[in-house]
Amino acid sequence: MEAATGKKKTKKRKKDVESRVRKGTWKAEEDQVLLKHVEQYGPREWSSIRSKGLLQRTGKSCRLRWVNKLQPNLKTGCKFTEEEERVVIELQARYGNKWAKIAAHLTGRTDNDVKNFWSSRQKRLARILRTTSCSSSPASASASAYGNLISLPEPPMLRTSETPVETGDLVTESSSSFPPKIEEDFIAFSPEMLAGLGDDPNILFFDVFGSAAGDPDDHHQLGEQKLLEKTGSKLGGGENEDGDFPADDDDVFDELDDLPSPSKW
DNA sequence: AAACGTTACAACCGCCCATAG
DNA sequence: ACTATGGGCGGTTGTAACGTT
Repeated sequence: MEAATGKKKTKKRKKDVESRVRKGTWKAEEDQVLLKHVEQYGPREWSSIRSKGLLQRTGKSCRLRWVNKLQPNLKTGCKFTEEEERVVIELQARYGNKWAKIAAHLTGRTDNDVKNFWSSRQKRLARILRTTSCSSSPASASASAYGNLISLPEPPMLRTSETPVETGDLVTESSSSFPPKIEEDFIAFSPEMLAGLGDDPNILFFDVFGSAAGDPDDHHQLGEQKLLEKTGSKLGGGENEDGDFPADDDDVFDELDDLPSPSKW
């Protein structure tokens, strides 16, 4: 299988070399050519850029470069704001991973931006939850209720337990239960778990982990504390598979303060 | 200062769909 | 009806920059 894939790739590379397709980072000169083309013909006929010999890039590559970097009014180098994060969370719950659709609701953001943002966010969440769940007992009492969570293959994928629906309706009320439903290959977190446990289904990273601006140490300390407070208190009250659960929240989370700190927030 | 880990972002890949011939 | 082609989209990978140890 691996060999076949390798062969395929080699073949493709050879073909690319033969047809002189350029890949990798775009040069300023290439950008200029692309901009000029768009100026003349508009953002279309991407493949003609190559057929005319203007660039040795595929039409797809040209389009992507334009959409993600060169088109006007892009918020490049700008972190997602609280409001933008709120919108992404809301729309992701509504549409699922329809990044282009979600991006359409955000001015100056591309589908790639949204996708990357979401992905980073998920990774951060996964890390936090791994860190907290992998700690030693008695804190592991909480992890025991999440046996599936800590044994998941890396990297675990996180999703809210609501199945994304394509209806125009907003998810206004969560029907998820506790403990969170663990599905085959991803961890399912109800919005309440990640959020304020019922208070606000659209909880933000900013809410839980602090704003992107300011001291990263504070984000971490505050973030971890907040997450533990929010998910932890509920965890303590939850029941594991054996119907066996810690009696006292405080006992369960006594040692959480000793947890190693993620290096960055 | 160096090694290592993490994050954000750019770009590519593969699949799918629409459309023209 | 079929095929080729272009374009859109989501998933994945590579890497530069930055932070931590």
